[in-house]
Amino acid sequence: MDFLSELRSRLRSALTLMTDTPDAYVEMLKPSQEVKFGDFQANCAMSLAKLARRPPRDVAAELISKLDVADICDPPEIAGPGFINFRLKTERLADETARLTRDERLGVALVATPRQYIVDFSSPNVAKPMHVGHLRSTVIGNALCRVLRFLGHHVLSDNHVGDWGTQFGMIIYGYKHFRDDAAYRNNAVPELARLYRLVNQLTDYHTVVAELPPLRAQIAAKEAAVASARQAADFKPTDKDAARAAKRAEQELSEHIAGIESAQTKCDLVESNPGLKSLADAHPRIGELSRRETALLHAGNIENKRLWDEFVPKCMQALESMYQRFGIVFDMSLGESWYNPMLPGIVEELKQKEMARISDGATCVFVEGNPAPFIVQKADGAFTYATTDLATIRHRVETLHADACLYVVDSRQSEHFQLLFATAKNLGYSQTEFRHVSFGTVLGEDRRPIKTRSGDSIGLESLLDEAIQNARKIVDENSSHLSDADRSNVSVLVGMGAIIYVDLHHNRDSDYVFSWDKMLATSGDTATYNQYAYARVCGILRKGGIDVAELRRAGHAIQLATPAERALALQLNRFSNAVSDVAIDYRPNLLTQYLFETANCFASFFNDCPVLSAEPPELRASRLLLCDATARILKCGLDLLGIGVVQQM
RNA sequence: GCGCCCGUAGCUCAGUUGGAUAGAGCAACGGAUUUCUAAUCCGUAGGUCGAAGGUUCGAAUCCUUCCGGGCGUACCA
Repeated sequence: MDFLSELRSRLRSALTLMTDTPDAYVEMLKPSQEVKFGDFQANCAMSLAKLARRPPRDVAAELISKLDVADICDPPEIAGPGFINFRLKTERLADETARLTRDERLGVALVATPRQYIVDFSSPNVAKPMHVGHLRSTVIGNALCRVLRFLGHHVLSDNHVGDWGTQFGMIIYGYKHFRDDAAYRNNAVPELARLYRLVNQLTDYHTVVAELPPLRAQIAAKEAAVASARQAADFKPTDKDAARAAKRAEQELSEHIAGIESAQTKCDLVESNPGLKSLADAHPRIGELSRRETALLHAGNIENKRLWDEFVPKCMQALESMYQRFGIVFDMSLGESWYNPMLPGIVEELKQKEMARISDGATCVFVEGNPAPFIVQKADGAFTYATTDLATIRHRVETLHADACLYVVDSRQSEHFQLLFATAKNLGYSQTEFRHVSFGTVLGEDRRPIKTRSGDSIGLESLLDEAIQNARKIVDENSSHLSDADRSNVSVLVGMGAIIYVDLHHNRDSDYVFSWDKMLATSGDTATYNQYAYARVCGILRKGGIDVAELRRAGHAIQLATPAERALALQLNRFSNAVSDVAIDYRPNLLTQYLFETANCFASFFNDCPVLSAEPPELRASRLLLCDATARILKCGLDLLGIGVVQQM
């Protein structure tokens, strides 16, 4: 039994006798924050009292008198201004725990009405190596898919690969002019990535060279603006607007200077390298020409389409090997290119329905309450990701029959999704839940988006390798009892687990500061801590030579005489709440938090309660069952997050 | 200018539709096991929840203003 749901349902029965709107009050029953307040607390008496203009403790007393929970709890207590505290009867908790230890699903019920979810995540661009920025989407999306599936929903994971955008023209241009045939034959993807970076750099160079003189010319004007604004502010120190204007002017100036510096850096990088400089000089129109390659590709140019057909499978294969390391298998990888044939129809329909109009040459949808345009066709006729995303929605709703579409994408794109969803609704897709599951940026220790010393983003591949390598050092220090092969295996799971867990344990909305120390930490709130707890349970079962199938079948009772045992049992019974909480607002960190608390309860139990040497045999059996259930919940919960476990470490 | 987000312990972060004395981890300090994995456990210390008002039985949470920071803002995705 799920105690929380059961208590809430009992509370609802009592509340219907006192109010017409019990639902809001039912939600106010939740797990207690502190042990001394019991196991659960209801905070609704105060709110009810306000409406009824009665003393809250009286209302609490009346509520208790109407509440039938005697079979589950000790008599509820009124505390403070009118809290109602519930403490489960220990025998009842023990009975339910015994049931849990035999339950294949560990108390997690299947949802009554499964929905069809489409989860769009990871979505890298092909031929650009994956970097830390792709980590969050990949890891969060995977965890959500697993949790939703476990709850009984139908889930289709979709990798909406960027295989059709502007970067492809750059690659084609690079391939045509700069390719190293030997390198390409030897390993195509790194060579394509090199070509992309090269073309990008040369394009930037020409842009920047053109921009620098006017930017420089503006400095004097900006400085003058600062001086006069500052003077005005100093002249009238009480005028806040003047002070603000001065500050804004200063800010503008410093941003301007920073812009020039960064442009200068890009410039210097090319000019200090004679090889690059001569390439740049030889390709003055590289930006324009690589855009043309993109346009040719989209227009069906045979040569470019042939190159595309050649490049994409190679790139997809490289991505695939990355996903294998995470244990991720996508149900679909329908890239942007897949929707290409649908794009003209989308724009046509928007025009017919008079939702789109031409503005500055571009075809735009304007959404009420938002001045920003949603550009579905550029002035040059090219479509944008807005168009592609609309086509994607059409496919997901009409063909895949989605009830809910989740987009696990960087929070910086929130405005895009706001416009996209509003447009989709106006197109008639109003029965589907569209949700931008946004997440914050991974920052470096300087609090800027993470970079290596050379200024590049850290590659995902090297991040994983380094984590595993570091895990190996720690494993070697701690686990001399393991064979070399086992140590390798443990290192992979510990290293990968560390990275995945660090990411998931943050609230997804927050930016977080990446640090190697945290990634590699093996104590405290980490994947390793959870994996270690799991391995310790396995150690007990192994040393005792326990046949767990037999143990579960035997029908032993659970005994909860000590605080550590009771706390652990209560925690195990909350697993189903933790899993379903993740699905409410798509927040995996609620599960990492639960698992850490569970592992922590187990560690205390492990310290206080001997298992194998426990007497009498009934107590030993009870503790063994608690161990077994703990292990299964840790394994299951970590698996839902995409993190593996080992029996020995 | 407009829009969105953020400001919680020395550091990194939780804090579920407003609830009891604001919680973890790391770092610091002090304890625990001749026992099933010490990658552990228990404890101490550390806070004006950016500031000021307001709403009410009750505010880190809701409202207003201000300060500080990030991001987005027309043809990149």
